[in-house]
Amino acid sequence: MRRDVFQAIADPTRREILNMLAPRPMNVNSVAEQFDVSRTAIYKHMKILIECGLVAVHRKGRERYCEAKLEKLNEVSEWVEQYRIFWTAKLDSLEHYLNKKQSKNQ
Amino acid sequence: MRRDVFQAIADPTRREILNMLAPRPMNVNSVAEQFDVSRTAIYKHMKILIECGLVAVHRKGRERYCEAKLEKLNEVSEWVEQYRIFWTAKLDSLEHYLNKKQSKNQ
DNA sequence: TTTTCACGAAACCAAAAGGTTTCATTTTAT
DNA sequence: ATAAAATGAAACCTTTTGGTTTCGTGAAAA
Repeated sequence: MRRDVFQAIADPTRREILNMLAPRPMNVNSVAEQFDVSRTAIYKHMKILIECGLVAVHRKGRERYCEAKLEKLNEVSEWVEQYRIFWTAKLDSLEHYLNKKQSKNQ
Repeated sequence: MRRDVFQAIADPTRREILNMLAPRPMNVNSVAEQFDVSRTAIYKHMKILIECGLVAVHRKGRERYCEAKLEKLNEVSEWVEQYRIFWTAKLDSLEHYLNKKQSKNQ
């Protein structure tokens, strides 16, 4: 079972759950109420988020509060940013080309 | 068929393909040679990358050169960065707490 | 002390994902 | 003109995903 952050955020429902949990922790039922699918389905999504470290749970009586651990997204951020040099390099050379073209036309 | 960038980068093979294509375009066969799975399997991965705009193809004779369109990753970058404020805020308040604790102990 | 609430887990299902082998097609080489 | 290379596409298979309904359990409220 692959349980990495990339796979976790691939599902739009899970991204929405993260978005809901970003400002404050919520229990599973409160989260599930915001969706059309069953509580069990949301619980399964939550399980995946927990397993990859994007959500942490602390019980409080009979409730379980789910808290987003957004710093885990840093892994994704770092992966993306390593490629920024490639695409900005391309944009830079395009800009260079356009500048040259413009000065020729003057 | 969901064909968004998030789903595309969820698969480790596709991330590796992107990594191979980052420095320079390659044709499908050359990419496939680097993997243990069949050429057809790689072609399918490539198709997904193309469909979501992460790869562009230009034919040259009987070959098809695949070029990474890494600027498409900006979508992922923006999604992640919107949450950075949340996790840095938490780290900041932790730091604040530690500072206060330290000055108390002095 | 019974209900009720908030889960957790099991059994099951359909569709999608990821893979394979096989065959057709378009360009090059020979 | 043929053979070989580089794909694209089809048919098929197995596992994973995302969902469901049903049932069990521990804490809290009546």
